[in-house]
Amino acid sequence: MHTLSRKQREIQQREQQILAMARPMLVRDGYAGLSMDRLAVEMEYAKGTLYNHFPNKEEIVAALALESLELRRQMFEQASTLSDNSRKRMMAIGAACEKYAIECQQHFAVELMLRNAIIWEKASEQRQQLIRTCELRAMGVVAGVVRDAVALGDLHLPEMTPEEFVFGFWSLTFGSHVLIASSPSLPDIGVNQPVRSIRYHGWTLMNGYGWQPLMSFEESDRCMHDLAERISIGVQH
Amino acid sequence: MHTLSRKQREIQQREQQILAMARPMLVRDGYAGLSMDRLAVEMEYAKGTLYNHFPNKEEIVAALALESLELRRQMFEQASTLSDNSRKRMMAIGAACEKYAIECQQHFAVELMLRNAIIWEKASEQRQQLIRTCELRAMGVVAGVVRDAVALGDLHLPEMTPEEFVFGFWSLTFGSHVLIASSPSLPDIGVNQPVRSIRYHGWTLMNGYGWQPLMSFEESDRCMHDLAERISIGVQH
Amino acid sequence: MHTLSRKQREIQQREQQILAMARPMLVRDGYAGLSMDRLAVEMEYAKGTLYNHFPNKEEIVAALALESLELRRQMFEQASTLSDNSRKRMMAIGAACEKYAIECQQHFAVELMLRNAIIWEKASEQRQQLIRTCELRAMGVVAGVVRDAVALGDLHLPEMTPEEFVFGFWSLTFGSHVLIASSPSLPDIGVNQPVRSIRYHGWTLMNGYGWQPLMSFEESDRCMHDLAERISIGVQH
Amino acid sequence: MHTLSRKQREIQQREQQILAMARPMLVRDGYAGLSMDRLAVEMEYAKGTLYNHFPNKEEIVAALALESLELRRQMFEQASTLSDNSRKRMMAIGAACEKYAIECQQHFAVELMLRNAIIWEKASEQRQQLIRTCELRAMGVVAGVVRDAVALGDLHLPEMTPEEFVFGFWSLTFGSHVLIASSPSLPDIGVNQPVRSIRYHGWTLMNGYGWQPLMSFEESDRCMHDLAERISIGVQH
DNA sequence: CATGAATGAGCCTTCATTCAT
DNA sequence: TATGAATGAAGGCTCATTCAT
Repeated sequence: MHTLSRKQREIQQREQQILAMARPMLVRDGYAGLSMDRLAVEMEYAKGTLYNHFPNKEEIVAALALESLELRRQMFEQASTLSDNSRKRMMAIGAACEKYAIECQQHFAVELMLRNAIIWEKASEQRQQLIRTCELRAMGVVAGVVRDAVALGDLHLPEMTPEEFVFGFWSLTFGSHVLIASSPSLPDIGVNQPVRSIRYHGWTLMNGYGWQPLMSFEESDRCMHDLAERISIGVQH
Repeated sequence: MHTLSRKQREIQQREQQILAMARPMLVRDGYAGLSMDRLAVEMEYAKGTLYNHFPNKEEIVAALALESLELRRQMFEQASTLSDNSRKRMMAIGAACEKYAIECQQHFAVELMLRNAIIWEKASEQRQQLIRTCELRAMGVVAGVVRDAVALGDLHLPEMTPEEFVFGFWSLTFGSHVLIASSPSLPDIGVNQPVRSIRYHGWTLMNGYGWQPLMSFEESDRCMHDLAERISIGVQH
Repeated sequence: MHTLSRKQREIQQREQQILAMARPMLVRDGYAGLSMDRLAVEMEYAKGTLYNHFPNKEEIVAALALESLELRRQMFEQASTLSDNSRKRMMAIGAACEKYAIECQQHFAVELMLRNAIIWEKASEQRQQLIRTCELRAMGVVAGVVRDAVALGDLHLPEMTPEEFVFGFWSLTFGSHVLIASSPSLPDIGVNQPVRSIRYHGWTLMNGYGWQPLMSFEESDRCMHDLAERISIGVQH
Repeated sequence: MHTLSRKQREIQQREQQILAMARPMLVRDGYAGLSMDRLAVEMEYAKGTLYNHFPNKEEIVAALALESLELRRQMFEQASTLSDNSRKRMMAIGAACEKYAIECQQHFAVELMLRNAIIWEKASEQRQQLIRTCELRAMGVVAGVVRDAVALGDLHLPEMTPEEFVFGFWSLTFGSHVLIASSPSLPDIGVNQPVRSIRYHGWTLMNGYGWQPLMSFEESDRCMHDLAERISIGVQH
């Protein structure tokens, strides 16, 4: 277990340092603003050393995105355990989405970056695999909640896979947060309370599917607020 | 009407050529991949000539995005006239979204790019204004349909502005299409028919709001299919 | 005399307009900052039109410099008439130098620009000739004062031409004003009153040559002050 | 002493090469004529390599100017030690000015360039400081000679700081050499022996201040000639 | 394994000048 | 004669990547 350890650990540690240094640069200045030169200077390591750890810049971005996805997955997993009421478990995941997009903006932004084909394609096959696995697991958590709801009789799934069912909620929250983050002027357009209105749409959608137990929006809203407070933002090591 | 015409027209035409040449480069290779150098070479014009038409690269991107937004707005406007049934009018707009995201992928991608702060900020104030106006008008079309539905008694709007109501559907379709475009592996994840499932979610959401007239999903689906066929992809001049 | 006149006059007038517009650009932004493009835009004339008047950019700069030299020559001429005392006539020219360098900074700066070989060489032979003539006449005015002083017995010229004699005073004032204009920090270096100290050096130099009538520095200083007030800054047409 | 040596030395050496290559380009073609592209080509190094040594073009110019100033300072220092007669020490510095302006024309030209605000402002704070210090030291050497003369009773300083006193001689020699360098046609104007005449003016000015020991111009001229021969043009390392 | 100097293609942009209309 | 679109070389500068040490 701990063979080769010191060296190994040092390497892992350095990789963590690199990523920790790179993240704010990436978030603050965008993909083009992350420069290997500056990264090396700030790290007080040589540029060549960076390249010993990551074969190219995209790999660093992908590694950061993986960290972010991992964080989100953790939050999903935690959220899914906060209640034994299937509808509230789903709501908790919605709350996790909100919390992630708002309080972990940086992570959300980096995740979004990965959705750029060029970065994705230049990332190593191995890292791609890790990312895919992580996404699969995150989806698995949510789909699991849906499956449980069906099994418990709280939800009657129409002709859809649980994943397709999840996809709707995912689109709704994901889409809304992208729009919020990139449209500084939503209020000018008449969308005064975007987050709250998405909560309302999500509530309506659940009602539309007859997800039990039904509850008033006020109760649902309060409940999401409480759930959000109980979700902790995981730590990266 | 036709004063200053020949020269003027030639210039306009060349600008169209530039944009037409730039769009695939932008879409294929991303913002960083659109290079003024290469654009000039492929156009077989001098670099300076490009700069006589557009003061900088961002202006080109913004011009493309405006074209795309304009196209979408046209599709929305057309869609909103395809029925006198308020729910079907909303469905038609949903169908326009689908059609736009799928058949005008390039336009969708360019629109997305504009959501990058840096590009937006370097675009000319004038172009920014045009873009804002265009977005406002598009939102206006959809919000108008909602208002009509309310006025007709087909829809009872909860404590939301019509725009906030629209925002939910916008997030759902926008989010889903971003995810579809950037997740090549949705089926691997269990999302086999993403577009159809979003239709289903939209239908459920409308039902959740009790938007009249209710209809079966099969009918709704068929209807959207027909509406989509009647929406034409506008022409740029 | 006034044949061809209207057209001719219009042309002359336009040239004046061009120069008037170009001067502040040249002074504010330096030689590289004078751009034919911007000049044309601000003139509301086409670039080609500029080139009908001036075959190249250097020619414009040379024309401006000629105007400046011309202005200085006028000031010298006026200064040389303000007294019948030969020493005071020379002092008046010194006062003109001061006034020119300080109150006509722009002109002084443009003159200086012409001392750049590249600009000089690209100017037309004809303009070069005009400039040379203008400088010759300016020198002639000052050398004339010296000759008069010698003729009157106020000054005994050592083994030097009058022009060489003038060259000393020219170097002193010219040098000091270049240094003043380009060393923002003379006071930091201990040179607190550069202008006054050059007056003192000039006064000492005249004394060194025994230029009659001798006078105290205080008187000389006061006298230069008065003379400066009587020199008017000529008008360009 | 010799730690880090080989690499370090190679780098220093290359910087010297760059500067050595840049100087003639700068002198021949002016500031705008020094092109990083051409410099790289002539150096047979990549453009990026230049930028590894100097962060921008202005830094190169400033570095060259610093070299030049340093050279002049050395010459001043050496000159100030060539006699124990205070007046001859000042003359020696005058001779150094002459020698510098004539035999080190390139250096003189580069120094002049630094007097352009734009270059100065883009130079690094550090280089600016070095330049300021160098100028201060040069001024200090000359002002020191003046102070010694006063202390020895050879010179009675009027109501001026030693630096203001120096400023007069500085203006005289500096101005004359700028004029000589930029007026190819002084003889046409009647200034046949500009250098000799400035010597005469300097001699007269010293006499005007009663700087002891007085001497004939012939002796002074011969003396300056001898002093000039004893000033060596320093070496840059 | 770490280093960091060297690379060089590429970036966006400017601008004096030309010339067909 | 006036126009201004087109030119295209040149500009300064960046940066991911390599490789000799």
